Amino acid sequence: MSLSLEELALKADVSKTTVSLVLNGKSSIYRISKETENRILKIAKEHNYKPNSIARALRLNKSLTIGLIIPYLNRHFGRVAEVIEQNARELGYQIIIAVTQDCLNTEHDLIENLYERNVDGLILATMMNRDQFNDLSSKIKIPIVLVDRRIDGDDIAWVVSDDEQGTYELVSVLCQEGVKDIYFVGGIEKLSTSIDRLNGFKKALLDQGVECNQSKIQQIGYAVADGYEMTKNIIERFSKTPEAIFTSAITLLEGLLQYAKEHKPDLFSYTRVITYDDHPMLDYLQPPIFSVRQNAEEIAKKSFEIMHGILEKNRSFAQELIKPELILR
Amino acid sequence: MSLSLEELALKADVSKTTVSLVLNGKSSIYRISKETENRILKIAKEHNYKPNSIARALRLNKSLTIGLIIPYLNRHFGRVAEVIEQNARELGYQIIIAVTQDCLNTEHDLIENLYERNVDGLILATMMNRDQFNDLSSKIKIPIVLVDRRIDGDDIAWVVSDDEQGTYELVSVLCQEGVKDIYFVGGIEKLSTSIDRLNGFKKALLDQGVECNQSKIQQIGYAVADGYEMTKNIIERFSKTPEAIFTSAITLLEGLLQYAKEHKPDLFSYTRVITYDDHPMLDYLQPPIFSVRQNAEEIAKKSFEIMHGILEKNRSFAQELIKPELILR
DNA sequence: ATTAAAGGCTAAATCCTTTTAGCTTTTAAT
DNA sequence: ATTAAAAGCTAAAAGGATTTAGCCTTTAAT
Repeated sequence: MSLSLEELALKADVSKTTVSLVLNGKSSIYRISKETENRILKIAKEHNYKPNSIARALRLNKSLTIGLIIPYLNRHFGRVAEVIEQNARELGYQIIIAVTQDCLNTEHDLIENLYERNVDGLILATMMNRDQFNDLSSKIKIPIVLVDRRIDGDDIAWVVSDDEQGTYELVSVLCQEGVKDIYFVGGIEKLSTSIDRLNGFKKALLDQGVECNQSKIQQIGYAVADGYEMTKNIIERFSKTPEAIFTSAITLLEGLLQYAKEHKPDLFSYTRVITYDDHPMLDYLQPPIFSVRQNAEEIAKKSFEIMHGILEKNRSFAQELIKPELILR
Repeated sequence: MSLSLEELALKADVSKTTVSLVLNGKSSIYRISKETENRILKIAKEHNYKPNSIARALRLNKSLTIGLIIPYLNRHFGRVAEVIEQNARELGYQIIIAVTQDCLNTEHDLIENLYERNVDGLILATMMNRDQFNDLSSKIKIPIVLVDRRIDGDDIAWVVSDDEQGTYELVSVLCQEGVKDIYFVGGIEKLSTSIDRLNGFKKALLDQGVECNQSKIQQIGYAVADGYEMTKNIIERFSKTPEAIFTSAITLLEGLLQYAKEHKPDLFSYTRVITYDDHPMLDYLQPPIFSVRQNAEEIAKKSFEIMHGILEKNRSFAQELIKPELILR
């Protein structure tokens, strides 16, 4: 590594205290003479001095490190992570990343792990419910900002896409075209993403005077295989020719496509498919699939902003609902 | 945080040295009595003692942290990062991630940054050439493993996909079908990914007795916009109806699709498109696009394995060429 | 000439762990 | 009864930065 404070002090012929004070901009408070100050600054620059971040973290109890815990590094979360990292870097923070694969136990382990590693805060796409989160908060004395998935509560910081509104708008478009028989292919039932998307779905049907049948709603999980399974259920158990299917995540759409390819190549000739999450290739499917694009960049930006506000500006928690964008093709 | 060694020592009525020795499994070496040992272990467990990782890192000069520097967190690198993280975690390491956006200066800054942050090693998808890398290596005294993009040299550790072979096989398939007029839509000219893919391309043509015309080769960059641009060039400057186009990355294919959609909706009726990188949605394009799937999981696994070998098993560098998989639809 | 204030800097403690060198007590050997 | 060896433990240093309390010197005021 580079030189230590002590070595600099030796070269400048002062104590390391003086060097530290100067480099931390406290010269005038401690009445270090201009001459000494300049000498030290010059030597520090010459040797490209950088304080040892570990020693600093130990002394200051502040590692300038944020833990980011997300289910996967897929397109959506990858982009979120990317933008969080860029924003964090600009303000001197580093991101330690960890993926849960949507496993609650893994999530718990990771939180504990990162906490013990002295991260200054956690940005978290959580699977926890309110009680589990409260348990955690009482143990963990660093700020937590939820991202992508929220937990109800006035004192919990989160940034999520407006899933209900996004779904509402997308489904409404279909209803307005006269489509009535729409299936809901959902994710993990207890997560806000799934709850909100389902609420948006129901609300759209209600407002458009379409009957909402419970049998048209499934929520197995967010994996590709889950999308396959739910599509299979629809086709094989409920309707050979469903009028429309809404997949509540791009992975579920992938599952649907896979099923269609294997067992139902003509699915698109009588079924309209719409999906939450966007992907550029959706443009090239026939017929094109309407979608809702989450603003990953904004979600990322806000979540780090809130974290930073808590850590350095004494702000308290905040909540942000980010508008998604309807993409009609 | 949790208790400190000193507090534990107080409770166990021994010195903190003793506690440390016991917890580090050195009881017998230092002849700590079984009774004392058990007492300490019990108290430590009761209080769920975890050593402060920062203090440990300072003392041991080892942070159990690996820096991962990649251009983007897109599908490919996202998956690589995900698997590296999982492998690392199992062995007690944490991953600090940073994205360069394929900017060399950013890459340099990030390397320096992470190095100063005392990461134990760097896994790097680099844009550097041999000279730049040598410069860096002389300054930076931690192991570096290149991933995805290699630099020639016997003493450089890397793990990359066998880009030449993958491209060779894919392009050969097309040639064997009698296609002769194939355009190469390439990435960043100086990177091994681009060089190797171009070599594979040329070799396939040569082996199949197809003439390779320099004007059919373009290398602008890996961004979607670059793919758009190169496709535009082909269509507008060389051939209104190219027989085939090979895009050397999925992003470039996206650019091609975008151009086709806007200006050439019938492109696929006379042009075969093949691409490096795979995506599940390629199955559903008409006609389906042949591709080469990189084994991101294996790339990730090997690269951390090499890093770990260097850090903990005194192994030296190693190089791995990972076989990609041809996907013909 | 004395005292107070200002100027200029530093010793030492602190954060927490690991590790070296060595101290004290007990046991065994002669 | 000595002496040597073994048993059982610990003080203190080290790692590198920050920060508090305060020391010494010079200048200004009375």
